[in-house]
Amino acid sequence: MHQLSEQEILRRNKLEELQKLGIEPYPSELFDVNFYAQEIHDNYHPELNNFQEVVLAGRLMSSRVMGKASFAELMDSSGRIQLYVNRDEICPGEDKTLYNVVFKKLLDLGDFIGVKGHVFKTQVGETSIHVTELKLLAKALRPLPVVKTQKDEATGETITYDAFTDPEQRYRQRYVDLVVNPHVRDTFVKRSQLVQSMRNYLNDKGYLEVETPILQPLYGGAAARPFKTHHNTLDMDLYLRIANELYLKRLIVGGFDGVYEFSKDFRNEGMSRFHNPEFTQMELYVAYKDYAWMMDLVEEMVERVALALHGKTEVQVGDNVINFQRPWQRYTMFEAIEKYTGEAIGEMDETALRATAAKLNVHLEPSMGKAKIIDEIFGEHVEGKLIQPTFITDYPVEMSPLAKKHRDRPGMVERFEAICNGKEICNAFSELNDPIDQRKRFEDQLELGKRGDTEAMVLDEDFLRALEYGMPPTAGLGIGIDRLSMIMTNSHSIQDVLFFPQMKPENNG
RNA sequence: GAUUCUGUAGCUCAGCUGGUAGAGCAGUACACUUUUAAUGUACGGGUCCUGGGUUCGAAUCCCAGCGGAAUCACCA
Repeated sequence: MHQLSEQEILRRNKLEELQKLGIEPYPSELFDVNFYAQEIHDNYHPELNNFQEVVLAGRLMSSRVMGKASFAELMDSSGRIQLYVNRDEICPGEDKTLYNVVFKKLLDLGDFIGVKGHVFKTQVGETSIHVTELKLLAKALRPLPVVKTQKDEATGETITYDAFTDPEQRYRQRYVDLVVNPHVRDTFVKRSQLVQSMRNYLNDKGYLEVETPILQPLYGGAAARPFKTHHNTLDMDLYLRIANELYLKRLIVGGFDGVYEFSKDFRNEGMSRFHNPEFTQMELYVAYKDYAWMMDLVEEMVERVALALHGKTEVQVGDNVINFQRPWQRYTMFEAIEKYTGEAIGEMDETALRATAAKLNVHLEPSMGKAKIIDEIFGEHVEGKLIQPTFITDYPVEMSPLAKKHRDRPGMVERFEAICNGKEICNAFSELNDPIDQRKRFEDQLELGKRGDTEAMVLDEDFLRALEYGMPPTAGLGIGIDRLSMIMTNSHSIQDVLFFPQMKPENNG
């Protein structure tokens, strides 16, 4: 255990003092709350004389003792409310221990307490709880960071003092971050609402939420390096999934018309403010549809998410206001590249593409095929400039081994990505359901692998077997929940939308 | 992996060209029955990230390491 600080020792001593007074610092019995701070703030009116018997519980976040009466702040899951604690009211008899010793001396900021009382407004108009009973519910042995706020009378803005800001501590001790930084809590509530709003949308359409394996004997469905693990009893290597695509398509083969899954996927690659080794996607597959239909769905679903979270389609992200109102801009990949670089690359062969890339200062590796070069040009010169939600359609076949060939553009597939704030937020195709073509595409991937592409896909015989039994024409979608959450909550880093982002161990020498 | 910044009290931070470790909040004690960054007085609290080196003397300078952030690389 770590060396205890002065304040931690004091709190442990107080714990013993409480026990000596016969007060259990961690009582077992339930404490029935009947109201939350926020609903009192929203609905209390002195003239109605409502909220005259309230029971609340939460953390003690501040206290101002003024002799025989005190003000304190209680924070529950909905917010904060002021408490008024009067010695002679919580200690009606001769024994003033509960006020003089327990409340004034032995309670600390951060302790969980329960209170009963009635609501009133103080002379300065602050809605408060006049406490008649007070009970310790759980003692906190470590001091929380002390964050104070003050309302600026002139502007009405809240000024925060000594905010808990050290990113390392905030990520390592997210529980502390959540307690003292209300905006952090709000971000995660919004993330949850985002997922809920998508789920509601998909359920309303009658699609089935499913679960598919995270531990897979072969990884597939995306171009990425996997995490590898081992099952002892079977004595076999397994991979943590990098995508769910191939399993969800097996379910379409099995006869479901629409299946979706919110899934943690794992990619053993670099970390950045847009990348965490484990991240969340929602994948959706709908039978008898195509990618054009899926574009409409994405627009509608994401517009609905924005409305659910913000009540409007405009969302402030950094310096930009992003408007998710339908319809979104649509470009083919070649159109977009031409628009932003002036280069018409549609008819170029690999040699010409390499020359163009060089002209545009795009760095290439010898292992890159034609499709990868196009992708590099797009990534370097176009993607970052697409701030408003934009669909990019019709990708080269080589970089989309699971997408169906374009119905009338040779060499292309029916695929789109939605780009927003300069980053991809989703990827979708008319799914390849021709088993012979799919086998050939896998074989082409194996070739890329031999050229040194560590992210080339592996051939999945069982998946091909499923396709050979017949998969209906299907539209598929993968949408990055972390990326979308970042945009919807105006978060600069993926770490701000993950409760517990990946970190190196604290004590490593 | 590269570059830059960064690590000092529970929290937020200051600490100059090297000379006994500082502030505010938090804490402790006392006072105070409508305060709200409550107030007043007094007091306590440190492995200055770790390990070397230079020096009479290192939080400070040098080297190495560890953690974190940003940008880049990588990553559809």
